Amino acid sequence: MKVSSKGEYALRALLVLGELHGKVVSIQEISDKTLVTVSYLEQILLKLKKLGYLESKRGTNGGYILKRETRDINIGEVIRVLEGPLSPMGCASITKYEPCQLEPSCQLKPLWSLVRDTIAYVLDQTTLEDLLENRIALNKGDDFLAFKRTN
Amino acid sequence: MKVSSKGEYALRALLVLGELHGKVVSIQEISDKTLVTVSYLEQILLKLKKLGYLESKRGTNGGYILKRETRDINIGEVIRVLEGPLSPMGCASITKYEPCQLEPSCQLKPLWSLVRDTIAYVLDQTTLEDLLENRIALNKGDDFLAFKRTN
DNA sequence: AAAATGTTGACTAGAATACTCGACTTTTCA
DNA sequence: TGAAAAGTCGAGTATTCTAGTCAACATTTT
Repeated sequence: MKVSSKGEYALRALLVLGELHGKVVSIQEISDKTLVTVSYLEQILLKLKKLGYLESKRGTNGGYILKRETRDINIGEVIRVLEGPLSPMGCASITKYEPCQLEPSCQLKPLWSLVRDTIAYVLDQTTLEDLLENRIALNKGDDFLAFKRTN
Repeated sequence: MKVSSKGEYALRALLVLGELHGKVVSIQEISDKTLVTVSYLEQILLKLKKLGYLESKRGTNGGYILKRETRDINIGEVIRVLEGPLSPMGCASITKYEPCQLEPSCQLKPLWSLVRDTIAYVLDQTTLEDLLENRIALNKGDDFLAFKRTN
């Protein structure tokens, strides 16, 4: 059930850019703060730009700048565009459903659907702003407190 | 955030064996019902046997038989042994924690921890019996009622 | 003895992951 | 005006993971 490095790194980069919202930040600086190599970040940042999250400026003192408001950047969406559906199985995916022969009577699909829903519930309710302010979904609803970690 | 075929197939096989609890079922029959090839099932069933979920009988009319009670087979546990931690990131894993340089001030870890907890919450509370009896919260409630188990 | 099973270990093709690299374009500024 | 500092783009690559296959063997039943 892993999330790939691309998704993780994209979020790291967005956090850096969100923290410096309004400023142009070079790939090098993002690299320093995220511990991701410059050449790998090139790929990821370019993709985020094409997806409309970032703007760029070339030349000396160039770099990337966050285009959207931090509260309008949805984490579930970022993960989906960078690494596909949140669902653990194609049969339970809403964004990219894949049929399965066993489906009519499958006893697993309800489970995968529930897992998908829980993951989507968490990630789709979380924004970049939430992460920046260390406000994760825990406080978003009382019925969610059941998940609170006891550490 | 995918689950691998091994985990899925293992659960399919366990469902077949759970449905016929007490009977010896050949790999061939399990293959027919799960749509998984015999040779791949060999691997998976053997592993499940070594993990204590199954017993086997060789020779004519041989096959596999469920060793534990269906209510004592925990789905989260099955997934973990067959494909590793539930956590989307090593930093948030409880069963296989991996350190990360960013950790002291990482703004993502709380999110990954929450995701881990929600997945674990669902899977660790579900047993093979639950799956066999279709006792999984189906309705995607407007809120998070989906988590409230009705039994 | 023959047939029907499970057991074991090795092997493999293909896909995905996690990058790297080089050549190019644009912008700034001395 | 030219050199340097950026982003852009396309291709390449090493490694790991996935999803199996396969052949030879061991055991049990009939």
